[in-house]
Amino acid sequence: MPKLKDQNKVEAIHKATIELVTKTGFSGLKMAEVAKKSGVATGTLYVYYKGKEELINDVYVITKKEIAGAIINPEYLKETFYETFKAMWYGYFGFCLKQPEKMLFVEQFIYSGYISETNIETADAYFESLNQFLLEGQKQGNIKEMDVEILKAHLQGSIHEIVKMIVKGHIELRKDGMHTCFTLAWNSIKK
Amino acid sequence: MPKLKDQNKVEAIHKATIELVTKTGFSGLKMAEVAKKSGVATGTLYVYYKGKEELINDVYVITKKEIAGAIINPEYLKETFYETFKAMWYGYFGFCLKQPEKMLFVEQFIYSGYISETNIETADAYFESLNQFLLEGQKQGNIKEMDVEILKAHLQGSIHEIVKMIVKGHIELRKDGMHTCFTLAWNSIKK
DNA sequence: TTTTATAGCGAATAAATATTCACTTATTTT
DNA sequence: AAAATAAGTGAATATTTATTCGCTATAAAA
Repeated sequence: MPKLKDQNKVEAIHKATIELVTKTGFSGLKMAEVAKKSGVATGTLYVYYKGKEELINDVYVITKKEIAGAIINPEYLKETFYETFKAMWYGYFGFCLKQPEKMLFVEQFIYSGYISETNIETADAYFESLNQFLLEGQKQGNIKEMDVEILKAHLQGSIHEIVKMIVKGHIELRKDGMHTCFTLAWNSIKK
Repeated sequence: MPKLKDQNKVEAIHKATIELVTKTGFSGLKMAEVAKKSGVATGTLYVYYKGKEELINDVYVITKKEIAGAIINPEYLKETFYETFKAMWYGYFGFCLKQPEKMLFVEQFIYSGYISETNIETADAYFESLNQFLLEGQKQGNIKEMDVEILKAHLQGSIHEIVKMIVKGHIELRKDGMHTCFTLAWNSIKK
C-alpha cells in the first residue's frame, strides 16, 4: 500500500495560508508562497487540494470552528450570566490577541464570494449556542432586549478593532487594559 | 495647448476602484475591470496614474479625508458633550450606511503594506481634532478616563461591524434601530 | 483656421502566477 | 525483499493580468 498524507504538512499548509492571506488577501495569496512557507513543493499543494479555492474554503471552515471553540467552551459556564459572559468575552479577546491572523483571515471573506454558501452555513452553525445564551440573558433581564445579531456585531466589532490596534502597535495594553475593554463591552449591553 | 484631464473621468475611476477593491481586495483589483467599470480604456488609467499602486494610494488619501469629514463637521458642535458626540456618531454611522464601500475600502489596508507611510500619516492627521474632543470629554467628566485610542477603536469597530451586517442583509434596521445602536455606544463610554 | 500638445485608445507585449505532468521517493503489503 | 501505490517534486506550461506603445481625437493657443 501507498504512502499516507502527512498531517504535519497539512497543518503547515493551513498555517502558511492563514498568515499569507492576512497580509495579502485571498487574491494576493500565491501558491508558490504557500508552498515555500509551509516547506513543500508547489506540486504538493495540488496533491492535497484541487486548487487555490478549495484550499481557502477548507481553511475557512476549520478556522471558523476553532474561533467558535474559543467563545463556546464548557469551562466558561459559571453561576451567573455576568460571570459566564465575562469568561466568554475574555476567552475570545484572548484568542484574538494570541492568534490575530485567524481573526483577520476569517474577516477577509465578508464580501469576497470565495467561500461557498454551504461552507458559510456550516461555519455559522457553530455559533448557534451563543445565540441561545444571549437570548436567555435577555429573557432573564441581564442584558438589553434587542436584536441579538446587532449585539453580536457590536461586541465582535469592538474586540476585533481593539485587537487590531494592539497588534499594529497603536495601542499598548497595560496591566488592567483587558479589564477596561471588558467594562466597555459589559456597560454597553447590561440592562 | 492641449486637451485637459477630465475630472469626471477621474471621479469615475475612483468610484470604480473603491467598489472593486471592496469586493476583491487590492491584489484582486484588475486594471482592466477598473477601466471597464469607469468607462475608459485601460491605457487611459496610465495617463492618470503611474500604475496600480499609485492609483490605490491616491484613492486611499481622498477617501480617508472624506471619512474624517463625516465625523468632524462644524454643524455637529452642540451645547453639551453628549449632544455633540451623538451628532458625530450619527454622522459617521449614516455615512457608513450610505457608502459602505468607502468604509470597507479603507479597512482593507490595515496590514496590506500597500499604502506608503507618508500617506498613512497624512490621512491620520485628519482625525486629530476628534482626539481633542474625546480628551476634553474625559477632562470634563463626561466619559470614562481611558486610552483614547482604545475608545476610538471600540466605537469604530462597533459601527463598522453593525453596518457590515446590515449591508449583508443579516440585520434589518428598523425605525428605532439606529438609536438602539447609539445607546449601546453611549452606555459603554459614559461615566 | 492651423498648429500643437496632451488626452484617450485598445491591441500587443511583458510579467506574474496558477496549474500540470513526467518523474522520484517513501511506505505498506504480500 | 520485491511489488505496488500514492506522496512528493519542481521545471515546464498555461493562464491571467499589468503595462506599454503607436496611433487617433480633441481642445486650447497662435
